[in-house]
Amino acid sequence: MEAKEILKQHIAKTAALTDEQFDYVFSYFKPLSYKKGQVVISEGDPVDHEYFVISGCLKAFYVSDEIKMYILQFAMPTWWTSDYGALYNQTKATINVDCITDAEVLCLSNQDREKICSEFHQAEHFFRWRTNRGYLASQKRLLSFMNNNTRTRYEDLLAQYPQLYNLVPKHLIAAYLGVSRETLSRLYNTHK
Amino acid sequence: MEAKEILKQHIAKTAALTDEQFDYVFSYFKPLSYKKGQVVISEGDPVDHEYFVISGCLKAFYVSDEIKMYILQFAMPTWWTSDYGALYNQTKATINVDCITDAEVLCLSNQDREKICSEFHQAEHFFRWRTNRGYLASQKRLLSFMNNNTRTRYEDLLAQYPQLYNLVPKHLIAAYLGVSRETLSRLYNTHK
DNA sequence: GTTCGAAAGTGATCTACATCACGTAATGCC
DNA sequence: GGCATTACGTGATGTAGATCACTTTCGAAC
Repeated sequence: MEAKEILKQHIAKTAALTDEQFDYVFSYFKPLSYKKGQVVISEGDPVDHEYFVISGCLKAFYVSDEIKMYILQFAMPTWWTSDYGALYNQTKATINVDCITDAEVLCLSNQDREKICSEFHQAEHFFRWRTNRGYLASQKRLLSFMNNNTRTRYEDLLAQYPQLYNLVPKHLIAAYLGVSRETLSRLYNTHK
Repeated sequence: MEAKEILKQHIAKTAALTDEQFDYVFSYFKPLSYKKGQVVISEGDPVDHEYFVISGCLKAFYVSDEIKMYILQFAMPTWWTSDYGALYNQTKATINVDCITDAEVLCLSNQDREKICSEFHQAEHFFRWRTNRGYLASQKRLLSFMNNNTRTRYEDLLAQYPQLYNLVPKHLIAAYLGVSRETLSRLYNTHK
Protein backbone atom coordinates (compact mmCIF):
# COMPACT_ATOMS: atom_id res chain seq x y z
CA MET A 1 0.00 0.00 0.00
CA GLU A 2 1.32 3.37 -0.83
CA ALA A 3 1.95 6.19 1.61
CA LYS A 4 -1.08 8.23 0.66
CA GLU A 5 -3.47 5.36 1.25
CA ILE A 6 -1.86 4.52 4.60
CA LEU A 7 -2.31 8.08 5.84
CA LYS A 8 -5.85 8.20 4.49
CA GLN A 9 -6.91 5.09 6.36
CA HIS A 10 -5.13 6.28 9.48
CA ILE A 11 -7.01 9.57 9.51
CA ALA A 12 -10.31 7.96 8.53
CA LYS A 13 -10.33 6.08 11.84
CA THR A 14 -11.04 9.29 13.74
CA ALA A 15 -12.11 11.98 11.28
CA ALA A 16 -14.44 12.17 8.30
CA LEU A 17 -12.79 13.97 5.40
CA THR A 18 -14.15 13.87 1.86
CA ASP A 19 -11.77 12.60 -0.84
CA GLU A 20 -11.24 16.15 -2.05
CA GLN A 21 -10.51 17.39 1.45
CA PHE A 22 -8.07 14.57 2.05
CA ASP A 23 -6.30 15.21 -1.27
CA TYR A 24 -5.90 18.83 -0.27
CA VAL A 25 -4.62 17.91 3.21
CA PHE A 26 -2.26 15.35 1.72
CA SER A 27 -0.76 17.97 -0.57
CA TYR A 28 0.93 19.47 2.49
CA PHE A 29 2.72 16.24 3.33
CA LYS A 30 6.15 15.68 1.85
CA PRO A 31 7.36 12.09 1.36
CA LEU A 32 10.94 11.45 2.48
CA SER A 33 13.20 8.39 2.47
CA TYR A 34 15.89 7.81 5.06
CA LYS A 35 18.69 5.28 5.33
CA LYS A 36 19.43 3.33 8.49
CA GLY A 37 21.33 5.56 10.89
CA GLN A 38 20.32 8.85 9.26
CA VAL A 39 19.51 11.71 11.60
CA VAL A 40 16.13 13.42 11.32
CA ILE A 41 16.28 15.85 14.25
CA SER A 42 19.44 16.68 16.15
CA GLU A 43 19.66 18.41 19.52
CA GLY A 44 20.01 22.15 19.05
CA ASP A 45 18.27 22.23 15.66
CA PRO A 46 15.23 24.38 15.08
CA VAL A 47 12.26 22.01 14.74
CA ASP A 48 9.69 22.78 12.07
CA HIS A 49 8.24 19.41 11.14
CA GLU A 50 6.61 16.31 12.46
CA TYR A 51 6.84 12.91 10.79
CA PHE A 52 4.30 10.21 10.05
CA VAL A 53 6.02 6.84 9.66
CA ILE A 54 5.09 4.77 6.58
CA SER A 55 7.72 2.06 6.91
CA GLY A 56 10.76 1.29 9.03
CA CYS A 57 11.49 2.27 12.60
CA LEU A 58 12.77 5.51 14.09
CA LYS A 59 13.68 6.44 17.62
CA ALA A 60 13.13 9.66 19.55
CA PHE A 61 15.63 10.01 22.37
CA TYR A 62 17.18 12.32 24.88
CA VAL A 63 20.90 12.31 25.66
CA SER A 64 22.02 13.45 29.11
CA ASP A 65 25.58 14.53 29.90
CA GLU A 66 26.52 13.56 26.33
CA ILE A 67 26.58 9.97 27.53
CA LYS A 68 23.34 8.37 28.63
CA MET A 69 20.57 7.88 26.10
CA TYR A 70 16.93 7.60 27.06
CA ILE A 71 14.50 6.51 24.37
CA LEU A 72 11.13 8.21 24.53
CA GLN A 73 9.59 6.40 21.60
CA PHE A 74 10.21 3.75 19.00
CA ALA A 75 8.27 5.17 16.05
CA MET A 76 6.74 2.37 13.97
CA PRO A 77 4.52 2.57 10.86
CA THR A 78 1.44 4.82 11.35
CA TRP A 79 3.06 6.48 14.36
CA TRP A 80 3.92 10.15 14.51
CA THR A 81 7.19 11.47 15.82
CA SER A 82 9.09 14.69 16.38
CA ASP A 83 10.41 16.79 19.24
CA TYR A 84 6.94 18.04 20.05
CA GLY A 85 8.10 20.29 22.85
CA ALA A 86 10.37 22.17 20.48
CA LEU A 87 7.86 21.99 17.62
CA TYR A 88 4.95 23.53 19.50
CA ASN A 89 6.95 26.06 21.48
CA GLN A 90 9.18 26.99 18.54
CA THR A 91 12.36 26.34 20.47
CA LYS A 92 15.54 24.41 19.65
CA ALA A 93 15.45 20.62 19.79
CA THR A 94 16.34 18.90 23.05
CA ILE A 95 15.22 15.55 21.66
CA ASN A 96 16.96 13.68 18.84
CA VAL A 97 15.25 11.59 16.19
CA ASP A 98 17.05 9.14 13.92
CA CYS A 99 16.45 5.97 11.94
CA ILE A 100 16.99 2.50 13.38
CA THR A 101 16.22 0.98 9.97
CA ASP A 102 15.71 2.37 6.47
CA ALA A 103 12.50 4.35 6.66
CA GLU A 104 9.87 6.18 4.66
CA VAL A 105 8.00 9.01 6.29
CA LEU A 106 5.53 11.75 5.44
CA CYS A 107 6.68 15.10 6.69
CA LEU A 108 4.35 17.93 7.79
CA SER A 109 5.37 21.39 8.92
CA ASN A 110 4.06 22.94 12.12
CA GLN A 111 2.71 25.86 10.16
CA ASP A 112 0.90 23.65 7.65
CA ARG A 113 -0.64 21.53 10.40
CA GLU A 114 -2.07 24.64 12.04
CA LYS A 115 -3.28 25.87 8.66
CA ILE A 116 -5.04 22.59 7.93
CA CYS A 117 -6.51 22.52 11.45
CA SER A 118 -7.93 26.00 11.08
CA GLU A 119 -9.33 25.28 7.61
CA PHE A 120 -10.98 21.95 8.44
CA HIS A 121 -12.78 21.34 11.68
CA GLN A 122 -12.39 17.59 11.04
CA ALA A 123 -8.62 17.92 10.79
CA GLU A 124 -8.55 19.67 14.15
CA HIS A 125 -10.67 16.79 15.45
CA PHE A 126 -8.19 14.26 14.12
CA PHE A 127 -5.20 15.95 15.69
CA ARG A 128 -7.01 16.29 19.01
CA TRP A 129 -7.56 12.55 19.10
CA ARG A 130 -4.09 11.74 17.97
CA THR A 131 -2.60 13.80 20.79
CA ASN A 132 -5.07 12.25 23.15
CA ARG A 133 -3.86 8.78 22.39
CA GLY A 134 -0.28 9.93 22.86
CA TYR A 135 -1.16 11.45 26.21
CA LEU A 136 -2.80 8.26 27.43
CA ALA A 137 0.14 6.14 26.23
CA SER A 138 2.59 8.43 27.97
CA GLN A 139 0.64 8.33 31.22
CA LYS A 140 0.45 4.56 31.05
CA ARG A 141 4.18 4.32 30.57
CA LEU A 142 4.80 6.66 33.49
CA LEU A 143 2.68 4.46 35.74
CA SER A 144 4.45 1.36 34.52
CA PHE A 145 7.74 3.03 35.41
CA MET A 146 6.67 3.78 38.94
CA ASN A 147 4.86 0.53 39.60
CA ASN A 148 6.68 -2.26 37.77
CA ASN A 149 10.17 -3.66 38.00
CA THR A 150 12.46 -3.90 34.99
CA ARG A 151 11.59 -7.51 34.18
CA THR A 152 7.88 -6.74 34.00
CA ARG A 153 8.42 -3.65 31.87
CA TYR A 154 10.62 -5.66 29.52
CA GLU A 155 8.05 -8.42 29.18
CA ASP A 156 5.25 -5.91 28.67
CA LEU A 157 7.21 -4.16 25.95
CA LEU A 158 7.89 -7.36 24.04
CA ALA A 159 4.32 -8.56 24.51
CA GLN A 160 3.10 -5.34 22.91
CA TYR A 161 5.75 -5.10 20.17
CA PRO A 162 7.21 -8.59 19.54
CA GLN A 163 8.90 -7.36 16.35
CA LEU A 164 11.18 -5.10 18.41
CA TYR A 165 13.16 -8.10 19.65
CA ASN A 166 14.69 -8.74 16.25
CA LEU A 167 14.41 -5.24 14.85
CA VAL A 168 16.41 -3.16 17.32
CA PRO A 169 19.67 -3.83 19.17
CA LYS A 170 19.32 -4.79 22.82
CA HIS A 171 21.10 -1.74 24.18
CA LEU A 172 18.36 0.40 22.64
CA ILE A 173 15.72 -1.66 24.36
CA ALA A 174 17.64 -1.05 27.59
CA ALA A 175 17.63 2.68 26.84
CA TYR A 176 13.85 2.52 26.41
CA LEU A 177 13.38 0.64 29.66
CA GLY A 178 15.71 3.04 31.45
CA VAL A 179 18.22 0.43 32.63
CA SER A 180 21.81 -0.37 31.74
CA ARG A 181 22.46 -2.82 28.91
CA GLU A 182 24.21 -5.12 31.40
CA THR A 183 21.13 -5.35 33.58
CA LEU A 184 18.92 -6.10 30.60
CA SER A 185 21.34 -8.77 29.41
CA ARG A 186 21.33 -10.51 32.78
CA LEU A 187 17.57 -10.22 32.89
CA TYR A 188 16.78 -12.42 29.93
CA ASN A 189 19.72 -14.77 30.46
CA THR A 190 18.78 -15.76 33.98
CA HIS A 191 15.49 -17.62 34.10
CA LYS A 192 13.03 -16.07 36.54
CA MET B 1 -12.94 35.88 40.80
CA GLU B 2 -15.82 33.59 40.20
CA ALA B 3 -15.68 30.22 38.52
CA LYS B 4 -17.17 31.37 35.23
CA GLU B 5 -14.62 34.12 34.78
CA ILE B 6 -11.73 31.79 35.65
CA LEU B 7 -12.80 29.29 32.99
CA LYS B 8 -13.39 32.07 30.48
CA GLN B 9 -9.90 33.48 30.87
CA HIS B 10 -8.43 29.97 30.81
CA ILE B 11 -10.06 29.18 27.49
CA ALA B 12 -9.36 32.62 26.04
CA LYS B 13 -5.62 31.88 26.19
CA THR B 14 -5.92 29.39 23.34
CA ALA B 15 -9.30 29.81 21.66
CA ALA B 16 -11.39 32.74 20.48
CA LEU B 17 -15.00 32.32 21.54
CA THR B 18 -17.54 35.16 21.46
CA ASP B 19 -19.27 35.99 24.75
CA GLU B 20 -22.42 34.30 23.50
CA GLN B 21 -20.52 31.19 22.47
CA PHE B 22 -18.74 31.03 25.82
CA ASP B 23 -22.02 31.46 27.73
CA TYR B 24 -23.44 28.57 25.78
CA VAL B 25 -20.36 26.40 26.38
CA PHE B 26 -20.37 27.32 30.06
CA SER B 27 -23.97 26.17 30.40
CA TYR B 28 -22.70 22.60 30.09
CA PHE B 29 -20.40 22.94 33.09
CA LYS B 30 -21.77 22.07 36.50
CA PRO B 31 -20.21 23.71 39.59
CA LEU B 32 -19.50 21.32 42.47
CA SER B 33 -18.06 21.77 45.96
CA TYR B 34 -16.08 19.08 47.72
CA LYS B 35 -14.80 18.75 51.26
CA LYS B 36 -11.26 17.70 52.08
CA GLY B 37 -10.99 13.94 51.72
CA GLN B 38 -14.08 13.52 49.52
CA VAL B 39 -13.80 11.03 46.70
CA VAL B 40 -14.50 12.20 43.15
CA ILE B 41 -13.67 9.06 41.17
CA SER B 42 -13.15 5.65 42.71
CA GLU B 43 -11.54 2.64 41.04
CA GLY B 44 -14.19 0.51 39.36
CA ASP B 45 -16.65 3.38 38.83
CA PRO B 46 -17.91 4.25 35.39
CA VAL B 47 -16.30 7.59 34.44
CA ASP B 48 -18.48 10.14 32.68
CA HIS B 49 -16.98 13.49 33.65
CA GLU B 50 -13.86 15.52 33.74
CA TYR B 51 -13.19 18.29 36.25
CA PHE B 52 -11.78 21.80 35.93
CA VAL B 53 -10.35 22.96 39.25
CA ILE B 54 -11.41 26.42 40.48
CA SER B 55 -9.95 26.25 43.97
CA GLY B 56 -8.28 23.71 46.23
CA CYS B 57 -6.15 20.73 45.33
CA LEU B 58 -7.11 17.25 44.15
CA LYS B 59 -5.00 14.22 43.42
CA ALA B 60 -5.31 11.59 40.71
CA PHE B 61 -3.67 8.34 41.76
CA TYR B 62 -3.30 4.67 41.05
CA VAL B 63 -3.27 2.05 43.78
CA SER B 64 -1.38 -1.20 43.14
CA ASP B 65 -1.94 -4.36 45.15
CA GLU B 66 -4.33 -2.37 47.37
CA ILE B 67 -1.26 -0.97 49.08
CA LYS B 68 1.04 1.24 47.13
CA MET B 69 -0.23 4.58 45.87
CA TYR B 70 1.25 6.38 42.90
CA ILE B 71 0.16 9.95 42.30
CA LEU B 72 -0.20 10.87 38.64
CA GLN B 73 -1.20 14.46 39.18
CA PHE B 74 -1.76 17.09 41.82
CA ALA B 75 -4.65 19.04 40.28
CA MET B 76 -4.40 22.73 41.18
CA PRO B 77 -6.62 25.67 40.12
CA THR B 78 -7.10 25.91 36.32
CA TRP B 79 -5.98 22.29 35.89
CA TRP B 80 -8.17 19.56 34.51
CA THR B 81 -8.41 16.13 36.01
CA SER B 82 -10.18 12.82 35.57
CA ASP B 83 -9.38 9.23 34.71
CA TYR B 84 -8.95 10.10 31.05
CA GLY B 85 -8.26 6.54 29.99
CA ALA B 86 -11.60 5.42 31.36
CA LEU B 87 -13.34 8.60 30.23
CA TYR B 88 -12.32 8.38 26.57
CA ASN B 89 -12.59 4.63 26.25
CA GLN B 90 -15.79 4.41 28.27
CA THR B 91 -14.38 1.81 30.63
CA LYS B 92 -14.37 1.51 34.43
CA ALA B 93 -11.99 3.69 36.42
CA THR B 94 -8.53 2.36 37.22
CA ILE B 95 -7.46 5.75 38.56
CA ASN B 96 -8.85 7.37 41.70
CA VAL B 97 -9.44 11.08 42.19
CA ASP B 98 -10.05 12.70 45.57
CA CYS B 99 -9.65 16.01 47.38
CA ILE B 100 -6.53 16.91 49.34
CA THR B 101 -8.20 20.14 50.47
CA ASP B 102 -11.71 21.57 50.21
CA ALA B 103 -12.23 22.22 46.53
CA GLU B 104 -14.51 23.83 43.97
CA VAL B 105 -14.60 22.38 40.49
CA LEU B 106 -16.51 22.72 37.25
CA CYS B 107 -17.70 19.39 35.97
CA LEU B 108 -18.15 18.52 32.28
CA SER B 109 -19.48 15.27 30.88
CA ASN B 110 -17.66 13.37 28.14
CA GLN B 111 -20.75 13.57 25.96
CA ASP B 112 -21.12 17.33 26.42
CA ARG B 113 -17.46 17.93 25.66
CA GLU B 114 -17.78 16.06 22.38
CA LYS B 115 -21.00 17.94 21.60
CA ILE B 116 -19.34 21.30 22.24
CA CYS B 117 -16.31 20.26 20.19
CA SER B 118 -18.45 19.30 17.22
CA GLU B 119 -20.53 22.47 17.44
CA PHE B 120 -17.64 24.93 17.76
CA HIS B 121 -14.42 24.55 15.85
CA GLN B 122 -12.77 26.85 18.38
CA ALA B 123 -13.76 24.56 21.24
CA GLU B 124 -12.13 21.64 19.46
CA HIS B 125 -9.09 23.83 19.03
CA PHE B 126 -9.03 24.59 22.74
CA PHE B 127 -9.26 20.94 23.76
CA ARG B 128 -6.56 19.97 21.29
CA TRP B 129 -4.18 22.43 22.89
CA ARG B 130 -5.14 21.46 26.38
CA THR B 131 -4.37 17.81 25.66
CA ASN B 132 -1.20 18.87 23.97
CA ARG B 133 0.08 20.60 27.06
CA GLY B 134 -0.81 17.54 29.10
CA TYR B 135 1.09 15.32 26.69
CA LEU B 136 4.20 17.48 26.86
CA ALA B 137 4.05 17.65 30.66
CA SER B 138 3.69 13.88 30.87
CA GLN B 139 6.62 13.31 28.54
CA LYS B 140 8.74 15.72 30.51
CA ARG B 141 7.93 13.90 33.72
CA LEU B 142 8.76 10.55 32.14
CA LEU B 143 12.18 11.86 31.10
CA SER B 144 12.77 13.29 34.54
CA PHE B 145 11.98 9.87 35.97
CA MET B 146 14.50 8.11 33.80
CA ASN B 147 17.22 10.72 33.99
CA ASN B 148 17.14 12.28 37.45
CA ASN B 149 17.63 10.93 40.92
CA THR B 150 15.06 11.38 43.65
CA ARG B 151 16.67 14.46 45.18
CA THR B 152 16.66 16.31 41.86
CA ARG B 153 13.05 15.35 41.14
CA TYR B 154 12.05 16.52 44.60
CA GLU B 155 13.80 19.86 44.18
CA ASP B 156 12.33 20.33 40.71
CA LEU B 157 8.85 19.63 42.02
CA LEU B 158 9.14 22.17 44.83
CA ALA B 159 10.76 24.72 42.54
CA GLN B 160 7.79 24.43 40.21
CA TYR B 161 5.07 24.26 42.89
CA PRO B 162 6.42 25.77 46.14
CA GLN B 163 2.92 25.83 47.63
CA LEU B 164 2.86 22.02 47.65
CA TYR B 165 5.32 21.91 50.55
CA ASN B 166 2.78 23.26 53.01
CA LEU B 167 -0.37 22.15 51.21
CA VAL B 168 0.04 18.40 50.99
CA PRO B 169 1.41 15.83 53.47
CA LYS B 170 4.91 14.57 52.75
CA HIS B 171 3.89 10.98 52.10
CA LEU B 172 1.83 12.21 49.15
CA ILE B 173 4.83 14.03 47.75
CA ALA B 174 6.72 10.74 48.10
CA ALA B 175 3.91 8.98 46.23
CA TYR B 176 4.24 11.54 43.44
CA LEU B 177 8.01 11.12 43.26
CA GLY B 178 7.65 7.34 43.33
CA VAL B 179 9.76 6.74 46.44
CA SER B 180 8.98 5.58 49.96
CA ARG B 181 8.05 8.19 52.56
CA GLU B 182 11.13 7.15 54.57
CA THR B 183 13.48 7.90 51.71
CA LEU B 184 11.90 11.31 51.14
CA SER B 185 12.16 12.09 54.85
CA ARG B 186 15.86 11.25 54.93
CA LEU B 187 16.35 13.25 51.77
CA TYR B 188 15.42 16.63 53.14
CA ASN B 189 16.78 15.96 56.62
CA THR B 190 20.29 15.13 55.53
CA HIS B 191 21.96 18.09 53.88
CA LYS B 192 23.46 17.19 50.51
C1' DG C 1 38.41 -15.26 4.12
C1' DT C 2 40.58 -11.55 7.28
C1' DT C 3 40.03 -7.53 9.95
C1' DC C 4 37.84 -4.29 12.75
C1' DG C 5 34.31 -2.01 15.33
C1' DA C 6 29.94 -2.57 17.49
C1' DA C 7 26.99 -5.49 20.22
C1' DA C 8 26.46 -8.52 23.77
C1' DG C 9 27.69 -11.63 27.95
C1' DT C 10 29.57 -11.90 32.60
C1' DG C 11 31.96 -11.35 37.06
C1' DA C 12 33.02 -8.14 41.06
C1' DT C 13 31.87 -4.34 43.57
C1' DC C 14 29.23 -0.31 45.02
C1' DT C 15 25.08 2.44 46.05
C1' DA C 16 20.45 4.26 46.25
C1' DC C 17 16.46 3.04 47.83
C1' DA C 18 12.94 -0.38 49.91
C1' DT C 19 11.46 -2.56 53.75
C1' DC C 20 10.86 -3.47 58.58
C1' DA C 21 10.68 -1.84 63.11
C1' DC C 22 9.99 1.34 66.38
C1' DG C 23 9.55 5.96 68.55
C1' DT C 24 7.64 10.75 68.62
C1' DA C 25 4.96 14.79 67.26
C1' DA C 26 0.83 16.69 65.43
C1' DT C 27 -4.15 16.57 64.43
C1' DG C 28 -8.76 15.59 64.70
C1' DC C 29 -12.70 13.69 67.44
C1' DC C 30 -15.89 12.34 71.48
C1' DG D 1 -9.50 17.56 78.29
C1' DG D 2 -8.06 12.78 76.88
C1' DC D 3 -7.67 9.37 73.21
C1' DA D 4 -6.96 7.69 68.71
C1' DT D 5 -5.28 8.31 64.36
C1' DT D 6 -2.30 9.99 61.10
C1' DA D 7 2.02 12.13 59.94
C1' DC D 8 6.75 12.09 60.42
C1' DG D 9 11.75 10.75 61.94
C1' DT D 10 15.37 7.37 62.16
C1' DG D 11 18.13 3.11 62.68
C1' DA D 12 19.26 -1.65 60.79
C1' DT D 13 19.28 -4.59 57.05
C1' DG D 14 18.25 -6.43 52.38
C1' DT D 15 18.28 -5.99 47.30
C1' DA D 16 17.85 -4.35 42.46
C1' DG D 17 20.37 -2.30 39.51
C1' DA D 18 24.64 0.85 38.24
C1' DT D 19 29.23 0.86 37.20
C1' DC D 20 33.70 -0.95 35.90
C1' DA D 21 36.49 -4.22 33.67
C1' DC D 22 37.18 -7.73 30.66
C1' DT D 23 35.85 -11.33 27.20
C1' DT D 24 33.26 -13.14 23.37
C1' DT D 25 30.36 -12.89 19.40
C1' DC D 26 28.69 -10.86 15.37
C1' DG D 27 28.19 -8.23 11.23
C1' DA D 28 29.95 -5.27 7.80
C1' DA D 29 33.99 -3.66 4.87
C1' DC D 30 37.94 -4.66 2.54
